[in-house]
Amino acid sequence: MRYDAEHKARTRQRVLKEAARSLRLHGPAHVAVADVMRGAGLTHGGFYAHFASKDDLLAHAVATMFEDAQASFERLTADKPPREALRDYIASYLSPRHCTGRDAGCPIAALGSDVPRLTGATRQAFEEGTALLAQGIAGLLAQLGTPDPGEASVSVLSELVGGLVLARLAADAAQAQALLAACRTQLLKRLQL
Amino acid sequence: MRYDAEHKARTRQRVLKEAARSLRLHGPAHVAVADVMRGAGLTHGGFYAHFASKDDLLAHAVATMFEDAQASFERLTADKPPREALRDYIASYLSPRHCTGRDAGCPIAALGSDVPRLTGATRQAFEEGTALLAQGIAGLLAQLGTPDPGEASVSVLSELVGGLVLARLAADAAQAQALLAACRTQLLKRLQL
DNA sequence: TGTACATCAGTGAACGCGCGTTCACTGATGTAC
DNA sequence: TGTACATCAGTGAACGCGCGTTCACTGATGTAC
Repeated sequence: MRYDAEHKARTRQRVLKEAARSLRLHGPAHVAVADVMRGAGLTHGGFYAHFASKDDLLAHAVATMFEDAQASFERLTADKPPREALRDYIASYLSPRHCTGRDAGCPIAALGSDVPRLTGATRQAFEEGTALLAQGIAGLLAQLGTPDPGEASVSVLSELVGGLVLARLAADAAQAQALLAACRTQLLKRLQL
Repeated sequence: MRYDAEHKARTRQRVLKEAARSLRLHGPAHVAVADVMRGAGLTHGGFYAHFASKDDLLAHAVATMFEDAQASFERLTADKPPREALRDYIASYLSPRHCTGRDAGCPIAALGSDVPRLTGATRQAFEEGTALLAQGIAGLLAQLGTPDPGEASVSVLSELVGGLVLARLAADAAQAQALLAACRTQLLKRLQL
């Protein structure tokens, strides 16, 4: 077929995007190479022209997910006073939209309990991405004058992640909404936002 | 072989215990029927004398896990003033031991992000178990005179679950310890314990 | 300018392994007579 | 009391499916001459 120079890179991105979607939705064990390729408009045989193995795909998919998460953090917080930035990030993280849209959003909430079972590059991508998110929150807290912003940021991130996980396992939508609202209220109160 | 009347029930409990262990450690997708049976000292063929399917096993294993979690909550909080009870539960939940011992402990931290992918009885067992745990915490908060204990309890449970998940995905033990300590400190502070 | 060849992303059949599930069988012991 | 039969938890071989991985092939287009 002979495509132009960037064709392969574009295809790879398409596969990665679909893999990230499938990974959040179905978890590492149920991401099927053939399904991902089909989702990207290809057949499974071509997979190994782009990735060395399913593990290799997962590692890069996790990195992609954290790039998205970081971009989302920037988009919600850049060029805003820290109080407003943090309020907006919390509101977005604990929003019904984030709770319902399981094929997008925070990788930690989507895959958190699978991480201890991951190894190598996939696991490392997770560690690094998480640390970066915590740093982002710590930066906002520091600007707000919070004492020990590093400590406070992991506590805040814990409640965000835990709150979203609990909301997603609630019995019905009403309970999920109530749970998200409870965490939002408590976070705003304890951070005096 | 013809065993006594309770033999089968005992064997079933042994299989369930091993399944719960494997489930926390490896996740629903990687629990292998043959491995669980071997762990219980049996061969895989006998499995269907005890359970209708792997799904059936998982549902009962989840129920078992939450019975353990509830028992652990009772053990840590019964016959104590509410302040001490809550302090002890938080200290135990966010302890290095709980963080390291992934084959035991809280099912929500071990499987939280897998729950949205579960269905039927397994999922329901999760919902009910989680609600019961939240109620337990709410009861202690009510005794402490916390305003809106129901709201506060899900917020606390969120930070507990999120904190343990984040600690388990930390890059090394020192970081995990620091993260657990941060959540403990912040929780005690915001609950004025 | 035209022709033969090289390239390489993508195709689809095939392989092999892991694992859930089935099934004929075992053998110790309880029960009927 | 002794004997024949029934019971049933547990065994281990076998089946079949899903899925990761391999591989020979395709065919459009770039390149060498």
